[in-house]
Amino acid sequence: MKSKKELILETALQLFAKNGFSATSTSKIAKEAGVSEGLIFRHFSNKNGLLESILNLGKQRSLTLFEGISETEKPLEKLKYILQIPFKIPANEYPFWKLLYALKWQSDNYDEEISHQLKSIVIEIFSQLEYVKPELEAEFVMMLFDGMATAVLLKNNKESTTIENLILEKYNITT
Amino acid sequence: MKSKKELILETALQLFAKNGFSATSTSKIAKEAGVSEGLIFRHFSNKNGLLESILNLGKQRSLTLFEGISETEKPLEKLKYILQIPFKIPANEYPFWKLLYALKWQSDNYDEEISHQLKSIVIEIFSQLEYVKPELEAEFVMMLFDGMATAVLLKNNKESTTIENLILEKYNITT
DNA sequence: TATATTTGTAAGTGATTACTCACTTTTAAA
DNA sequence: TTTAAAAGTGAGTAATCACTTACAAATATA
Repeated sequence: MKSKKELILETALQLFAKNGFSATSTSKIAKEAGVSEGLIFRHFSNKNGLLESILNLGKQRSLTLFEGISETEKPLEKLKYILQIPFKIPANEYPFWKLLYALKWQSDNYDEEISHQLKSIVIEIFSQLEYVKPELEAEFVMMLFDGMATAVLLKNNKESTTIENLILEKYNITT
Repeated sequence: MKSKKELILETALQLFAKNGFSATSTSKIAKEAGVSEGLIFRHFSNKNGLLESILNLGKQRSLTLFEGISETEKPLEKLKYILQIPFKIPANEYPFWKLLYALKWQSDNYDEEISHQLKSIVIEIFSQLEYVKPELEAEFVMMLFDGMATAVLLKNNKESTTIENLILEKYNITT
C-alpha cells in the first residue's frame, strides 16, 4: 500500500506532466491526491522541493533504461541498444519523461546531465567503429534521440517497430 | 516607431518564451513593457487572447521560412532546403519557436498544423524519389527535424554548418 | 474648432496562490 | 502502558493572480 507521501509525489508528477509545473497549484495536487494541502509542505520544503523530489525519484527509476548499454562490449550492439531506448520507455514512465522534456524549454531547469553522459558513451562507440568524426556522428545521434523521444512521448505511435527498424538499418544494424 | 500594442506583444513573447506562459503574469508584462496593466486587456480580450495573437503573428512571420520549398521542382533540392530550415532560423525568431516547442508539451496547446503540412510535402518528395516506404522515411525526417530544431534553439550550436553537412550527406546531397 | 473615438491610466475587484500555524491523530519506541 | 515523535488536518495568512471600471489624455473626423 502506498504512503500518502508517495501518493503526493505520484499525483504531482501526473499533474505537472499534463498541465505544467506553474499551472499546477498545490491545492489542486492535494485535492486530487485526497490529502490536506498542509501535508505537502510537511513532507516537502516547498513546491520547488516537491519538483526536485519527483525529478530525483524519476531519474533513479528511469536510469535503469541506460544500464543495459554496458551489458555488451561490441560497439555496434551498444549503439543498437541506445537507438532502441526511446521505444522501450515503459508507458508508466511517460509522465516523468514528459515533465523532463517540458522543463528543458524553461532555461533555468534545463537538465543536461543525462544527455551529456549518453553523448560521451556514443562518442566512444563511434571511435571504436573508426568513424572519421566520432563527435559529429554522436551529435547527430543525440539529435535523433531527442526526435525519437519526442515522437514517442507526444504522438502515441502505434507502429513504432517499423520506424525503429528503419533507424537501425541506417547504421547497418540487423534486427 | 513601435506602437504600445506591438510593444506588449513583443515583451510578452520574450517572457513567455523565457519563463513559460503560466509563470508569466500580466502585471510582469506590463511592468517590463512600461505600460499599464489595463492596456493589455484593452488590446487583447484576455491573457489567452494575448497568447493567440503572439502565435498568429509569429506564424505569419515565420512561415516565410517554408516558402522557399516550392522554389524548385527537383525533389532532392526540396529535401535539401527542408533539412536546412532549422539552421536558418533567424536569431530574432528564436523566442517564437522556443515558445511553440515549449507549448507542444502541454497537451491542449499542441500545434500540429505546421508539422503536418511539412510532413505531407516530405512524403511527396520521397514518393518522387521512389523510396519503397515514403511515409516511413518522411516520419524519420520529421523526427530528425524536431531534433535539429531542439539542438539549434536550446544549445546555441556554433558549428552548425558541420552537422548540417553531415545530415545532407546522409541523403547523398552535395553541398 | 467642436466632437466622437481610440488609447491610456490608476485604483480597484474577488479569486487563487504558496505557505504557516495551532492543533489532533496515528505510529513507534521505552 | 506511558511517552515522544511523526503524520495529518483545517483554518488561517499576505501576496499575487487575471481582469474590470471609472475616468483622463490623445487622436482623428466633421
